[in-house]
Amino acid sequence: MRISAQIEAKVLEAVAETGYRPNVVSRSLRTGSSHTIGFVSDTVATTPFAGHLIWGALDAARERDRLLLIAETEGDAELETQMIETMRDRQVEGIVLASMYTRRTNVPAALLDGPGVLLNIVPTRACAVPVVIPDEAEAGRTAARHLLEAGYREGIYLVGVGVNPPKTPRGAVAASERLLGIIEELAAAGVTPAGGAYVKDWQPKGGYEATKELLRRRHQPKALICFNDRLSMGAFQALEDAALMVARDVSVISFDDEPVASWLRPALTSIALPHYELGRQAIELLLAPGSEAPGGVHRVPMPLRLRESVGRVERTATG
Amino acid sequence: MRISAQIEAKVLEAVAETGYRPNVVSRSLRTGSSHTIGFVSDTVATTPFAGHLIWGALDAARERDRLLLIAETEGDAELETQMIETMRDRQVEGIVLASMYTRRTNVPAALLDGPGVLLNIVPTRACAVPVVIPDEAEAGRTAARHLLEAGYREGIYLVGVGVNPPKTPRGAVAASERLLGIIEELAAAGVTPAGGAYVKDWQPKGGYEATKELLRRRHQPKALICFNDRLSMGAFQALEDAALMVARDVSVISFDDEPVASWLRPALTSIALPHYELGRQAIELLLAPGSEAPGGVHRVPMPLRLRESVGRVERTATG
DNA sequence: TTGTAGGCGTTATCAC
DNA sequence: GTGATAACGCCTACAA
Repeated sequence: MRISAQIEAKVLEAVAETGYRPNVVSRSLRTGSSHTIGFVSDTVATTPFAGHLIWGALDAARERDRLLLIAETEGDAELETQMIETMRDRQVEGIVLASMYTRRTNVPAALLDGPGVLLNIVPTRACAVPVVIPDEAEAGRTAARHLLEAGYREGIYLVGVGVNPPKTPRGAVAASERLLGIIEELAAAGVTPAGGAYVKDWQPKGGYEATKELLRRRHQPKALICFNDRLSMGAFQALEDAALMVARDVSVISFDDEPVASWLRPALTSIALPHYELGRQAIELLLAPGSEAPGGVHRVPMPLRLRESVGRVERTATG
Repeated sequence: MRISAQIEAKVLEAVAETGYRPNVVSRSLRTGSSHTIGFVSDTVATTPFAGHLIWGALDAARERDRLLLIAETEGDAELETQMIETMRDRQVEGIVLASMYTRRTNVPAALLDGPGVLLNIVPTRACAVPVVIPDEAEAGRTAARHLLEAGYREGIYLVGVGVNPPKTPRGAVAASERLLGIIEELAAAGVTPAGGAYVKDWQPKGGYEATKELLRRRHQPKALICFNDRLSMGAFQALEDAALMVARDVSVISFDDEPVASWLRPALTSIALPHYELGRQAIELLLAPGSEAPGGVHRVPMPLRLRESVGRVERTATG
């Protein structure tokens, strides 16, 4: 206290009476910081639940008394640079550059001009900006482990990526890392996937067709690892067409945990993309005092959402 | 041009060399406007495609060279007021107060302190703030008309709301207005809905159970008007259980046009929530010079997305 | 047409 | 400890 209690009370009263509120803009001018963080992303809109990225960021920002300035570039690199600069002009404390699904990209030079964090983006060239991404490889291991624990050792098919040779949609970090984790964990148990169907566009239609094709061949699959929930939805439809019951006849495990996962019947076991947590961490990292390892990669765990689409394997002659 | 071309060139050169960028904060302090708009909403996150609201707002803002400051309140009224004030402290040009689904609510007093627009919110008491909402009643009429044109006159059931007596989830503007439109349009053709099943929570589970119940009774439905796509998904599941084919045996028409609508088989005909357009209009209204009718309600049309879930009615003895 | 000074509302510094 | 004063960077009005 630098002033007397009397004066303080009087001031406070005056504040209340006048409805005085400090002008944040002028404060920003003076101090050089606007208590604002820029959030620049490619697409909020196209990916429904990626909004949770923003949600997490918003919460973390509010806890630290910050507001978020947001912009969307729809992948336009020039616009991206422009937005970053526009925000820096406004004295933001830092910028979160986010992608709605994990991608490998060049980091725009503008981001390096001040504090920044990469969210869901893996830089093609090493750079000093911290990176926050989901731990996809571990998620792959989780999926494989869950199947192994349920007793599956054969008839495990992958829907979304090819296995021999490995083939994944390019640029999609999730695909290759999930695959890696799956293969690794299965191999540790002496198991090899029975096959995999590369799907270009991970929508239900692709999952439907891939699964249909799988069923057309003699070897009936025992378990499907679908690389996202939309593929799973298509797989469910194909299984239904073939009068096969999910969990009883064919188990399905999936990734992302979009809302549709819980809408399917039986409800789909899925390994969740931790959008909220990713958003949080990006902000926390940006505002961290020491900023620890500047170029560090922060992997956020992907939790298993256990539902009913994986059944225990029945003991068979081959088992 | 108030200066000579020579000088201008020199200045521009200096700008380029120095990398000079005007300080927007100081400009804001001087001019009193920050070229920023506040976007305060209840939940970006829970409602997947509501992110399109932000998308539209973002696009409209960028076209006018504005940035968006966003905040989320999760329905906390106190936080809402606080956020609005925080944003006004930052000299925003105006505030869009948005809800992720159309709701009837009290307008916080803080919104009235400066320019504001209500997005997806219907004020309980009349107030001078412009309102942007989807035209739900007309959407209801569209749904009914589509069914009538396909030849349906009987066996039309509503899933989501009750009919005799009308019963809708409270606070949900969409439910009551859609119902109104449906009844109106059917009545104009001398048709009455055969029944309606009130569902409290408009998720697939509710749609599934309601449809199951419907099928248990003798009178087979010919057409279902599901009040959102999630209910429709549940209805599809119940129909499938009963070995009824959508479009051939029972037609389904729906509202919202979430992504899942196009994932279903057959793809679901749905009347779309114009999120993007709603977001756009809110910003445009806020920045409109004349601001025309201040307290006006702007209804944005909901377009019919024609897919395959409505079949033409077969001529029957009763037809 | 060009130059200059004053002020937007803070905060920070520096004498007292 | 306290109170006056300069400065943040820009815009604008007014004088030259």
